[in-house]
Amino acid sequence: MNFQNEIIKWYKLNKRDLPWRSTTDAYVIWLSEIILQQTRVEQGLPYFNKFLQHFPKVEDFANASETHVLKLWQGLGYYSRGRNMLFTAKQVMELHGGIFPVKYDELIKLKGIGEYTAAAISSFANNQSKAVVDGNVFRVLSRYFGVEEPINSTLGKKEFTELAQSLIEDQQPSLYNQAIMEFGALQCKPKSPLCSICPLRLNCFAFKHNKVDILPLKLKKVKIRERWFNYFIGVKDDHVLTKQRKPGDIWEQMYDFPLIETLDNEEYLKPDFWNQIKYLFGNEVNIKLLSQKKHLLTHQIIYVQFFGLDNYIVNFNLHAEIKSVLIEDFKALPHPKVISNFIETYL
DNA sequence: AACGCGGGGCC
DNA sequence: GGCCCAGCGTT
Repeated sequence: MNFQNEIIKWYKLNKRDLPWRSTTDAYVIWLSEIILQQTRVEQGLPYFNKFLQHFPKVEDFANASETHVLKLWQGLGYYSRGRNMLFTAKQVMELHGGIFPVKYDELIKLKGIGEYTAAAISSFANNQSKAVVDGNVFRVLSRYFGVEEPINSTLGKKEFTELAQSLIEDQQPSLYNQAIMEFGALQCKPKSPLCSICPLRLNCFAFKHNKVDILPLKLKKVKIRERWFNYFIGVKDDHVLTKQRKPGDIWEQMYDFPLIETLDNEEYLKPDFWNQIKYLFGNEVNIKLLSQKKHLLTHQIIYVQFFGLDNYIVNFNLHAEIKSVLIEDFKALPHPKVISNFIETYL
């Protein structure tokens, strides 16, 4: 039996029952695919259900506010996905009359839909013969066929894409694409793959050559940036000080507190730090350290300090980015995880 | 081609 | 602590 048939046979015996597999509605599949980008199924599943409940049709999504979308997305990360979905939902209403496209060439033009997602939607919703190439597929193909080109090199991406596309010819596209990804997720896992019970092990290059734990190859690692965030919590008459984060940095468009970012762990003890605080909150202001958190992200480590403000005055004309809003309204806004965690404990 | 973008789970 | 997860957009 060839590779594809083994994969499909394995899939029929071992597949999970996932909600987006029981539909060919391109909108629903799009919802699931965007949510699952760089996201584990278990983490994305509750968000998928929540979004489908709030926005049953693409029209409902298109009519939502960005704040509402980001609020529903809160906690999932990579928030540009949510913003791009709103943009694309509007596009689908305007350019496609509310009918979500199912052809690869149309899908690839939409914001937030790249090669993987266009292949996924077009194959699942339309049985178009486009091979998905995601992290699972890279791993399975690299190990089974012994492809040793790095998966994140230009040549590697080309090789894997061509190999994947050659394998899907003459297959049922939807079934085969689902199967190879599920096989990668459950059987041919990154760590501790289940080789001893794998039906493909006898013809697997990596198993034969004892390279399971080094394949696939990947070039270098991301450099992690360290940052120091000092947040200031001003509460007065059921209102709290807040600001919206600007483009060009993490958590774009989401809401946090007035912030002084420092360049290291010591700087907040120095006079300049106090000058900034007095500039923002007046000369009579007092601060009290409320909590410290080390917030770990893939590309950044953020050391966060929360200071409570006392006896403060804000000149809202001078500091137009800072707003004072009802605490209950503030809680309804979208916040990054480190902020929503703080809110739960302190507000 | 390289980089920025979240949060969580696993080893 | 490092790696990976149904990747994509920007520069």
